Amino acid sequence: MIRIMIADDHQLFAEGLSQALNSLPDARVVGVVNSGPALEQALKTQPAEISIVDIEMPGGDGITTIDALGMRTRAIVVSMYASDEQKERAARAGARGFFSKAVPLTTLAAAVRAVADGKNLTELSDEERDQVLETYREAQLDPGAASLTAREREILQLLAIGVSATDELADRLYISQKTVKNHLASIFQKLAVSDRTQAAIEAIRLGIARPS
Amino acid sequence: MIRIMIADDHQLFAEGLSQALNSLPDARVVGVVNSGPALEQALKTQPAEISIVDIEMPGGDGITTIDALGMRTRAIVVSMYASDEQKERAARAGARGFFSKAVPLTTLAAAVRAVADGKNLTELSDEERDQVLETYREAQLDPGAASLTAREREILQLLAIGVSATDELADRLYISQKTVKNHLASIFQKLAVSDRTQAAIEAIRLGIARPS
DNA sequence: GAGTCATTGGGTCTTGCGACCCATCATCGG
DNA sequence: CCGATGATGGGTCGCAAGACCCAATGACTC
Repeated sequence: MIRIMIADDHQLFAEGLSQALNSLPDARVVGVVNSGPALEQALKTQPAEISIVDIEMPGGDGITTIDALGMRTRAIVVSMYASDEQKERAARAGARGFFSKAVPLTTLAAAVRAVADGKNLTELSDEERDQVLETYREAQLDPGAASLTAREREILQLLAIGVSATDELADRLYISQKTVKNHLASIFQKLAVSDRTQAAIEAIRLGIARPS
Repeated sequence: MIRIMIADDHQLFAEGLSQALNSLPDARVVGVVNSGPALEQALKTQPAEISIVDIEMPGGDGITTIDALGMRTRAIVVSMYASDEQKERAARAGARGFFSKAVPLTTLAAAVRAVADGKNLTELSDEERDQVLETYREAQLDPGAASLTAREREILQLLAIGVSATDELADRLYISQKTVKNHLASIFQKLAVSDRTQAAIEAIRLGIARPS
């Protein structure tokens, strides 16, 4: 699980990004602050592998903040108006990634994974960087969730939309109730849960099923 | 259910906001686009009560777009650098609300509800507007969910984080298993569900419990 | 061809769950 | 002061759910 801290003075952006990143199965936003100094403060009590920092913030811009953070966290800079000059400065200050706010969420998610894995995206050429990001596009699912079979996923999807009774599941899938229970048993084992309620919650959390 | 369309050229912002608004129990984002013309196009096939429009977009700014939208949707403008002059122009073009991207999500959520309910926030003084927003801070919960008691909510919150077994719930709340079952029975009735799995899903959907 | 695995299904057994009945006590509003 | 409601319990009953064994088939790999 990658722990993320977000620093951005535009609260709407910060909160939205927080929600979005939290929906990833392999990341968790542990803090949202709105200034550089607040980020330094927050990281003292709450460690985070990754910090996403807006470069345009009032009261000491993001650059000086990143410099001050040093080794405590790895910073990814996001900017409204991404310029090469900004990128240069961010890289020199120690940022591991630099992105415009115009990039899709999936790109930032890939960057978070790449940087958490030790990559420094600012050292790479644009082509190299895109190539690296490509390899990190897929979330590393929980070891359990990754090994779910197609049928098991199907059952989880139904579970997550409220089809919880064994007989209903059996009807929907045109199989016997016994088979449903067998599938559920393996799902429980793989997800390390003990009943279908917990399985449904896990399914929603892992993004296996869209929560309606 | 309030249907929302988001138009913003900063995709990271748009997607994040989409996730955040989707987590509200009474709203649903039905489309995310990155330009004014794309918004007009999208609204032709997918109706939405509310459109959240960035005023700073390349290729014809948000203002002209709002003008063109007319009666099809009610626009709420968000801006990076909120100025009085921008606010004026937005109001004249027909926007029903105007907010800086620095406002908290809860404020925008309240504004969405207020505008969907027919209010025009741009016509109000700052004090009046804040007063109106205050009355819309709470989501209008489902008729069933609204009548849940404090204790029932508490049980739902635990359910939604995976505390599903009766004895565990009883332990956490320091009450007998029988009382837990009694509370669950009334929850099922109020939410019109038939078991704790469906109740947990409803709880997550209604925003009664934060999905961890 | 042997082996692995997904999918289907069987049986049995214990426990948990949900439906239904009930009572007690405190709090709060009329 | 009294009725309503919420929170706490009790009991019973039938069925569902989950844990544990197992087997047959088909597909795919080595």
